[in-house]
Amino acid sequence: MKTPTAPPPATPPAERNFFQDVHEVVRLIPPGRVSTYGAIAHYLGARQGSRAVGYALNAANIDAVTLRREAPVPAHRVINRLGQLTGRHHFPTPTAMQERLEAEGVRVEDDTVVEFEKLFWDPAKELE
DNA sequence: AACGTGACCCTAG
DNA sequence: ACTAGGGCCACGT
Repeated sequence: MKTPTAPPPATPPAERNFFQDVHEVVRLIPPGRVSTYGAIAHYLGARQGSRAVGYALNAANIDAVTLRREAPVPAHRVINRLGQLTGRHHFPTPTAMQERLEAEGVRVEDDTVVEFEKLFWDPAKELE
């Protein structure tokens, strides 16, 4: 008995797919509203995982294009906490994000959502 | 397997 | 008030 016992609790407590969960929440964002990476991350229980949210959205966009999913993720409604369209460069065209937002009635000036705080859609408060 | 990168956010000095 | 640094999550090489 060299090793008396070594039961490694190799059991991931929560194996929920993070980026898929992100897609779910982002899809719930109604048109004309915007949310933030931090809010979504916080709602998912990982307020420090904001970066992963952006990564998930990037994957979502690629998925939507590659797999042509029926329910594409409206990534254009997700911005940073400052209301800036930080991810505009990752869209097909640099202005696609702004165009889509304006098409929904969201005014964008200088790559920043106007009255972003009023249009802010917090899943933790809307969905609760 | 380890390092580095990225559509971020928060805390400290 | 501003600047600097660290931290967490996931993925690619």
